Amino acid sequence: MNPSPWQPLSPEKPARPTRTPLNRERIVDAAMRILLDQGYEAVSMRKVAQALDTGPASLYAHVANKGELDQLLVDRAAADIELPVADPARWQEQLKDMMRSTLKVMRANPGVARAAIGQVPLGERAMDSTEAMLAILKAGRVPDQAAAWAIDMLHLYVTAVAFEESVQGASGWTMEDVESFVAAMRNHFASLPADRYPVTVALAGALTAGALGDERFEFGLQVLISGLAAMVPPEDRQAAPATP
Amino acid sequence: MNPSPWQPLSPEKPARPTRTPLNRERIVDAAMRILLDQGYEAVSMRKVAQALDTGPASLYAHVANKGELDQLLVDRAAADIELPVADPARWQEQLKDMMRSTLKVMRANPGVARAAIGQVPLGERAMDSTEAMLAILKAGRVPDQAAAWAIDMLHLYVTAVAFEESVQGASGWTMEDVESFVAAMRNHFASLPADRYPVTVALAGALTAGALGDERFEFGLQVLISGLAAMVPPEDRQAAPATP
DNA sequence: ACCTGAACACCGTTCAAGT
DNA sequence: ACCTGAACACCGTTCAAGT
Repeated sequence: MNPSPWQPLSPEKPARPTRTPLNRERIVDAAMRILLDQGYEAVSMRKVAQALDTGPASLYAHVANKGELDQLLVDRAAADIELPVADPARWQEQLKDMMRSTLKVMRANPGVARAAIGQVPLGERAMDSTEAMLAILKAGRVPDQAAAWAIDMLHLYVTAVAFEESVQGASGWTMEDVESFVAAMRNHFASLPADRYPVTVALAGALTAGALGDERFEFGLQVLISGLAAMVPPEDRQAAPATP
Repeated sequence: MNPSPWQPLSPEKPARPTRTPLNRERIVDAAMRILLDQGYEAVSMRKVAQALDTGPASLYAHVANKGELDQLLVDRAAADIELPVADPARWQEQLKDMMRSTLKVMRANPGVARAAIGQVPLGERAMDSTEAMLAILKAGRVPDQAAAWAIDMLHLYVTAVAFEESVQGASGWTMEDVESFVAAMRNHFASLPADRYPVTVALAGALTAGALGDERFEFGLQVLISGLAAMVPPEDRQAAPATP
């Protein structure tokens, strides 16, 4: 199989061109670097081209349009989501773990949520994540149609949460900035006319709580997962561990 | 109170200027007309100005920026959401009704979802809707913190569903267009490599079902409401109506 | 106080021409 | 086949100047 050592050398290759040729990967690399450094708004065909030392028209040989570039960015980030092997006994916790992992990835790539919002993720890495979630839902005996629609809801929820966070933390707010933003919002709610908005005024604190940590997200996970668990036919339900 | 008939006429008003003066209302009117006729993408400061027969700079005397105009559009639409009076016995159905009404309004104003996504709705009509939802949740004995966070989830869900729909129905697709879009997507899922995506391939039909009607949305409502109902402390739960 | 024209600093996408 | 320059048809926002 090995070429004989005395085989004549192949004709001299043309000297490597000074500029490495463009391809999808290099384009996505450059776009991702801009996304991480300057946020989603800065990811334009023109800036990506500039980073690659060329003009925007050159990108269109490798990427259909800006929308496709967005999808490629989302899929690149999706590669980092941790995918457990479905375990019927732990399906609820496994789903939560996948959602937590997805949020973590989106937080680590601020701006990706903005590219992902309202698009059905069809890249291969995103599909790996969908496949894993479906397998977990099936392991938990969630009926097929419910499992399929659940995928949509779960994806939508985690993307929307990350999106909301990325709107706030837009240009690198400090923790103090976020706190004073939250405080301003709480004051706004608290100072509404109490005759028209009695409950809103009373709950001003609760409405603005948990904007920073994970409590709010965990609440949403709990609502979604317990709502889904209620769709498992009673005869398929795991017996709750007996309380001693 | 009536002016005496022989009261001298007030000094002659200057002839009504040929151009009615600009104000927020006229700006929002014009923007809403463009939104309904041509979709969200067409709502630009320049096009709104053009419709009012002026230049874009003129708008900035009445509206801080494009973002504020978006919020005003969302709030105008929110005025049409039906607000029930909270009834503890029917809280779950009332919440669903409000969500259905919100979706209906967003469907009637295609593009509003796009303006609303990822923004906390703070206009007065949107706040009326928040207040009503909070009142219903409290009537249902959902704990305060859960009720507050629920508002966020519910708003997020209905907005995201409407947004997804508006991305598809973007430029006035016919029902046939949507059907063939869904069919293409189903084929895509069904023809993925079955060794890597076994569950996805098997559920290709379920994953693309209900893109048209309300079943999918109703499923999401059911998940959310039953998840929330599970957060009502047991001692506060309505006794289930006895089955005869 | 309100409105305007003109400019600034951007967009995504197309296309004929080059290699 | 791939790349390029230049153009087309747009954006949001600012600002000095007008009334």
